[in-house]
Amino acid sequence: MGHHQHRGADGPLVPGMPPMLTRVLAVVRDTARLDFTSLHQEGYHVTRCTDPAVAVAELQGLKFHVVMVHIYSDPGGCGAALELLKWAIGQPHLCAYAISEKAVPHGPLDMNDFNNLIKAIKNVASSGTKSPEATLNGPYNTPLSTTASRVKNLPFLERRERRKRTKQVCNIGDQELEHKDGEYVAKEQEKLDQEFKKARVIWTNELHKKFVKAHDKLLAKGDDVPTKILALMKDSTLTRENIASHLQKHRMNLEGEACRYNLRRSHSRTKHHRSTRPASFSSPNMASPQQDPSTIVQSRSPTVYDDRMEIQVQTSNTMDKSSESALVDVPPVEMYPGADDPKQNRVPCVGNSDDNSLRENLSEILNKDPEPSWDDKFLFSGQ
DNA sequence: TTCGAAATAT
DNA sequence: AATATTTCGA
Repeated sequence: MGHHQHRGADGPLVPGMPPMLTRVLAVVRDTARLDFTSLHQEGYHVTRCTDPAVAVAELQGLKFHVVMVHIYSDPGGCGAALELLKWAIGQPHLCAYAISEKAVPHGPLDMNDFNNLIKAIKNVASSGTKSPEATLNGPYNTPLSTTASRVKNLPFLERRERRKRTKQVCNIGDQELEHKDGEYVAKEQEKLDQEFKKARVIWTNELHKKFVKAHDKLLAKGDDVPTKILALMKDSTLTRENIASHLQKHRMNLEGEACRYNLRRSHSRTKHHRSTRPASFSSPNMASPQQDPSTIVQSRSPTVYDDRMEIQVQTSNTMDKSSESALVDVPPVEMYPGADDPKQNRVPCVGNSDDNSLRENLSEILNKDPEPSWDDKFLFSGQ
């Protein structure tokens, strides 16, 4: 009973349910004063409550995007509310608004201006930022985000949603159906989150081999794009995105090979390949025994699909010069059409670098190690 | 709608 | 530290 995979389906993940609900918690002294039901039709879910302590518990469950805290002036009356507000402002996952009876310029939102409250909520939903009007005064005026970033922040809430889907599966403690206030709180979210969760693809050797096979075929035609690869692989469990991602990494690997190859060649004239290169330079993995895929588990260590040393370039330093002529230089492999176009050169190595010190550095390092490890590529990729 | 680089998440 | 996912401009 694993989780379902909702792959390929682009529609709503849950029929009849908007892809994203914006949930607001309004903490007000008198809940009856604010009626947000009109918002429900628009996909907002506003929960009211009177007890700041309860509010904190709810908000910690990451079930809300926005919190509105009623700040009132009774002496000693709203200390808890202030604390709540202060806390909420410090929460990266929350947009906090102070609301109050009095309209203070640049102060809390005016509770009596109901439309303005709604506007603020919608503003968060659409941009993920607080509206400027909602900026608070006083010591709690610490905006989480500024309007400057507004434009680029559209995925804000959606990302929060997604994060929630994969994390926080077990905060069941505060999951009660009811508040003290008698306010109903959506409890299904956790279950839904489970449903939404997409399985992470694990690229087993088998899968990778399949990928490489398809990729090689298409590479020959200069058409190694995710869609085509996927089509060739005929694997319904994969998405185009999965392929694109793996392809990105695969290409980097190839560049790593090409880069090392070029480097060593340029440093000393006498580099040679084994005369029998694997069928495809782009698939160092075709040979060698494979682990039983079913036993392969995702590890934190590099995924080595196969024995890469197979294609390692030999160094002349350790070689008998006389054997040189017996070996055939591997002709340059045009891995990527247009790769030598300086405008879009994808090989991030010293080949076209005019930084001589860098070049020497790299050469020196590589020289020390006749058999550079696979990780050498990280010398070039600026990480 | 797809690609692919870059940013993020795990 | 590497792999996988997601975003986002083109």
